[in-house]
Amino acid sequence: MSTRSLKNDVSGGDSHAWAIPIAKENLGDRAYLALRAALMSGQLKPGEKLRLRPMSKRFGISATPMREAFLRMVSLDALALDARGTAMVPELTLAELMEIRNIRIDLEGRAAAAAATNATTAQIDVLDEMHSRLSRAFEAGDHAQAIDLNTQFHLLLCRAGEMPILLEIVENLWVRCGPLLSHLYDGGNPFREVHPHLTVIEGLRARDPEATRAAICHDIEHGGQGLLHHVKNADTRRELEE
Amino acid sequence: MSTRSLKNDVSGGDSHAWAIPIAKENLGDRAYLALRAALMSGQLKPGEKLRLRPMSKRFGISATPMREAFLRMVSLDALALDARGTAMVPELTLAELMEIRNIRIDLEGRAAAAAATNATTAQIDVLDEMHSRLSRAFEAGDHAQAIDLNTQFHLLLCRAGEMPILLEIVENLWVRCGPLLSHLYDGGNPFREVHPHLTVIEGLRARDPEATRAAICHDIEHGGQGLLHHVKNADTRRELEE
DNA sequence: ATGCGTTATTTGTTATAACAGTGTAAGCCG
DNA sequence: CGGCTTACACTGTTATAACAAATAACGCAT
Repeated sequence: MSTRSLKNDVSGGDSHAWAIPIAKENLGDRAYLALRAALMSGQLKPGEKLRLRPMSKRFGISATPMREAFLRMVSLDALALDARGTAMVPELTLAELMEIRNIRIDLEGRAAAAAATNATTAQIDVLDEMHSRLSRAFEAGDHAQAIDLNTQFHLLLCRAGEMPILLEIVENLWVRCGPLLSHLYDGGNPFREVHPHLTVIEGLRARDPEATRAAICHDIEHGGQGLLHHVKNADTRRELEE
Repeated sequence: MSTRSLKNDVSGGDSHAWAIPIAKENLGDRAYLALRAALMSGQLKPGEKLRLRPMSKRFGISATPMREAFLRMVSLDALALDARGTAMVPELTLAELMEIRNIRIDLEGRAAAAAATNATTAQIDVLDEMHSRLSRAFEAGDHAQAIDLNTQFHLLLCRAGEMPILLEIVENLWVRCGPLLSHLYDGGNPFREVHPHLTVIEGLRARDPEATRAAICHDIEHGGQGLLHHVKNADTRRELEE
């Protein structure tokens, strides 16, 4: 998702349809995407400070586009600014995390229901295989990859709902949670019975919107307990420090 | 809502609680807020181009903070960039408008239900008076003010739900719709029976979350028909031009 | 009058320098 | 050795200049 629209509106019977405009990405765009990826993959820890000039040097760009990227992250609340203006990875509170969970229940639920109608069987197959890999990674103790695959699963399901605005909102919520996701499985596998993802796939195959929605909502509601416990501990620890 | 956190964490029994830190707003922040207000109050029309240097001259600032403000709006999809990189007010398609409506049903619905539990009677009174003024403005033919009061009503209701993350998402959706809102009452008053806002207020007073949610959802679903018709016409007109 | 080529202006982009703070560390005096 | 002051280094912020690309304007030739 780049900033630029790059409408290649080659309308009608254009015999030069192969002449796709070259995507010229801004330095700011690239830095933004790199930051976003770093956040989503858990390479930035809550509370970590990102200084303007040092970071721009690491990227090999000047301060202006670097600042651009920071401010874009800030306006999505994926980064915050301290009193001095220094960018830092925000520490989610318990209240914020639960609010995000509730919003995700609404939005991912709606997307899942839409996906039950829209999704191609190819997409469903990809989701299916994705969960298989997630399951295997988890069993093998590779939590990092399991976490990544879980994120992919949710976002791909949303994408299948074909609601681009909703998708972007949900993606941003996931970015905000990125720095915490490494603790997703802190309490082990939260699902003793059948994994909700499997119920989701069943629902999709049956083209049953309500079953699909219910399944993903159940997953969201009960799957994030590792996060909740971790943040609850962090919250109380912070209170004690005061 | 400024960028800076300005953590005023005067904790415990601070006798100097009156010493609020002076809000030193950035030039970029100010430009951003001005753009946002202009968008929300319908002073910018869809398709309108906002050029960097001319606009920065009007604001009396240099290009750097002006660009900052533009890019922040872009990352909220409240502005778009054309192939050249020029900022412009996006033209919402019918599909986008309906998607926004559906998301608002979910989120404003949730906020309204929470408000039924949380809202103070003072807040409910403000909402009540706000709708009275809206009603009078509409009867008097002052559609511009009626539209503004309608926006205020929805956002205040959301605010009463005490879900800050949700509130920000909803606010951004409203900003995106700002340039269209002038057509809200193009088809006249869409409510022949009792206005849903009144049902909302009843629900709040009765502390009934489900009734409140149902009322605001009904309002969202049926209140935006003027917008839908207008965009539908604009869409077909655009198709004909191709 | 119309189409084409050239120039001039304006566009967004990026780097850099100047600025005003703020924190930090060193140095000096007691 | 401890506390104060002074310098220095580094912070974000903003304006400006240089750049390349794209549009607009103009003049010329047909």
